[in-house]
Amino acid sequence: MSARALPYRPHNHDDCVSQALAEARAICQEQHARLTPTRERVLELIWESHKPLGAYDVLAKLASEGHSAAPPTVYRALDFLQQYGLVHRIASLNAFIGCAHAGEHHTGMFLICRSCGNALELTDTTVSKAIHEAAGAEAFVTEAITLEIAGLCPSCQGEQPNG
Amino acid sequence: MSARALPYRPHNHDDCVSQALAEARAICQEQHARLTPTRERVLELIWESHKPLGAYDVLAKLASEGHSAAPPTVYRALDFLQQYGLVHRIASLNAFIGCAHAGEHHTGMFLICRSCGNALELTDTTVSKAIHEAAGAEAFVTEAITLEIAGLCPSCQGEQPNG
DNA sequence: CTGCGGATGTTATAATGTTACAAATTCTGC
DNA sequence: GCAGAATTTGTAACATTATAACATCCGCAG
Repeated sequence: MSARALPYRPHNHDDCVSQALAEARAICQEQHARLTPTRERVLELIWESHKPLGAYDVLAKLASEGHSAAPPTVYRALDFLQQYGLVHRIASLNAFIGCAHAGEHHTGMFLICRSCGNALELTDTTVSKAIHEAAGAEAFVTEAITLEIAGLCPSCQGEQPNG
Repeated sequence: MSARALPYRPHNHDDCVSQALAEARAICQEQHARLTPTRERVLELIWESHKPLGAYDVLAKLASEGHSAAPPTVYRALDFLQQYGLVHRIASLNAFIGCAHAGEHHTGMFLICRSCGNALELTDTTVSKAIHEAAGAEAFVTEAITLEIAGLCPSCQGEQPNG
């Protein structure tokens, strides 16, 4: 890999957002799921950056734009978006991030920079195959994989190696 | 693998506990860390089974045996135990489990049964190597890996495949 | 004995997530 | 279009998980 992945370099992030929204609309239409205004707005807020966003951060943003919302509003929207593979929950951060591979059947693997907070979603068949095999060797039936790597992204290395 | 792993079959669990405690004492002595009565008791409670235990479950058990404890007591003990590699936190469950490979430098990979709740800790070099390589390909410096597999353990397959 | 540092106790509070039920909206069959 | 069903949203209260801040205790070196 010669160029750094998107989150780690300057880019026109509006393109990320509009593409994600377009895909979301297509997926929901195809699946006969209703991407209501609230759900779409939550997805858009999640996509505001490549940093995972907490549910209460989403809530605050909604509130700040006049949308009288309570926690269930946000959690319901997030549940919906997760169900259709449009966002992922990052368990180690209690936060949510837009899915970079919506529609594709995949196992997300996240590289999360502890310095800048950006997260990159990868799909790596070698990794997922190794995981399935290790689980299979114990006769374990895999249903869901949580794989989150914390560390330093290329942009943050050498800057503040600690804290 | 012909025999099922320990958590998935009947065994004398007292042996698990006493071995874990013995290892903990050895590790703490070697590292000049103080395995105080509270810390040791928390470790013992965590090891009461192979199911991850919530901090407030530990708290309740402590309280039920007369130990007047508040959340910080438990969280401090858990922080200590994590620091010395004696317990792991399962992010996807907000719970803690005794480390099956204390002392060894390792990356925990957990097979968590959604039916019986038991968790098996594995170390698999193929998996961890694949993960490090995938992260390295993005020039990402790996510091910590969260890898938690949810599914059905051998004992629970065929019994209640759903819910 | 005295002071220092780690460990613990205690109270309060923050952050995250859920339950339960009412109201509004959208869909469906007619 | 309309009645009824189903889905979505609003709202209030609450449950769970985790931390902050500060006082106290305890073991030990000097």
